[in-house]
Amino acid sequence: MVDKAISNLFEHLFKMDTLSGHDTKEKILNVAEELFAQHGFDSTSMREITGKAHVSLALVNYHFGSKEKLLIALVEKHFSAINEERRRIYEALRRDFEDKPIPLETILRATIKPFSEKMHQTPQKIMGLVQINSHQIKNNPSFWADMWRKHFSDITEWFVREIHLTLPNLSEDDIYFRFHFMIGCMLSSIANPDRLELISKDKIRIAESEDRYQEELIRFCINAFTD
Amino acid sequence: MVDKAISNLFEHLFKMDTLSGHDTKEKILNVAEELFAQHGFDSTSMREITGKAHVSLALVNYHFGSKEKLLIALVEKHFSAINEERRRIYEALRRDFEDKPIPLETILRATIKPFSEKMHQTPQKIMGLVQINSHQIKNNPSFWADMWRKHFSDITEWFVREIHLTLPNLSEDDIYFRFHFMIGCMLSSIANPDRLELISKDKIRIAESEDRYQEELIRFCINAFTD
DNA sequence: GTCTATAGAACGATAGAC
DNA sequence: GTCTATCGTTCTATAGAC
Repeated sequence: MVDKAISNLFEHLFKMDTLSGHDTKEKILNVAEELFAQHGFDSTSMREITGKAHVSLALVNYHFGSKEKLLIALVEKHFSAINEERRRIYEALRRDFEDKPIPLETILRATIKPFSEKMHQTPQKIMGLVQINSHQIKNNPSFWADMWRKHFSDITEWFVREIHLTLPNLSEDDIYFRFHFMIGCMLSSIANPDRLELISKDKIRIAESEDRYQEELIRFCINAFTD
Repeated sequence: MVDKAISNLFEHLFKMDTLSGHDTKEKILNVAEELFAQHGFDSTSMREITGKAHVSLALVNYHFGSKEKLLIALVEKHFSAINEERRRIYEALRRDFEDKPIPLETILRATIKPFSEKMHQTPQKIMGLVQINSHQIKNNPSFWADMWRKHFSDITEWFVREIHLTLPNLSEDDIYFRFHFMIGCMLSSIANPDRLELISKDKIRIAESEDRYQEELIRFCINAFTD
């Protein structure tokens, strides 16, 4: 027990003392995010990351253990941030609406906005991180299942419960299917926004329509839930 | 001219004579498709491909020129097959409906089915091929634009024109946005069907709901186009 | 057309000095 | 915590025999 306390104390002092170390870790994380999103996981070498971050090659392994664990740290960082904001909004909504159903649009907005806004903050295509091609992660069949359970179970439960309250005519299965397609829609919108410019023959420019893009996505999903 | 004729003749005899060669090319294509889809482009080595195809490493370069060109050949093969079927259906529909608008559901079914059925034929997740991480392809900014213009321009034009006829209240931009999100939906549904099992906590099993999966996707899109 | 053998480059990881 | 140097591996691509 005393050992534990002393160890904690040292850990604390240690952390206080090495904000510069923290900066390096953060810098690697930021550069890796940009490069992974741009080129994908496998096409991004640790030499690229550390080169662009102006730190030595060895520091990825020192701070994260491996290239793969760096990726996982990165993905989880974003999942946490997005879902924490959702939880915050969800709780406020339930409080505000007491026992009444929350309007569909409000539910969808609360779910989509924390995601697509976070994505605009980090202008890189974050989905390069989620559509991962790493062998080891793919060969661990429970990786995504574990990730899902850790970060998204409660979000899903809230969403399904609230949609059920708001749209009692939809069966449970209906809601599952539509939530699934809606997520696909969100992911793909963020991962490949350029396609809209191709489809519209450059009549719509993403850069000039950022707000509209989000609003159209929300409207698309509102419709999709409404028979 | 005579040269050309002779050359064509030789080419013909050559092809007749080397069905085994054709088999090898096809075999490489099939194995590559499976592995690219499973592990992604960068994580699949030519050694893996040629090993599993029981041919020598050098044959990929002989038949396709490079690993990258093999991928492009593969992607284009599928694009062609899917879109040829769409064109066939589209033409028949326009003929059948004379000058009348085609019902929304019929338009969407004609667009979605050739895609999602093709995907079930090749059980591999074909989207591993489309969400490509290759440096060279990504660094060629016009690669996807060229691909799009070559394979999807006419499909898009037909779709936009018909939707406009059927749903005259939608603006041109509205149609572009929704077609864009719909494609995202289709791609993501095929790329990550497992997510539905996670969402539903295994209450819905993909293997047992293949037809329903497609029908729910179509319904989702019908709704999405209907305000 | 198909093979073996290998060149040449890039990668992830780690040991060891500071 | 950060660095340099390097090990061992694996990759794509190609040369050359058959």
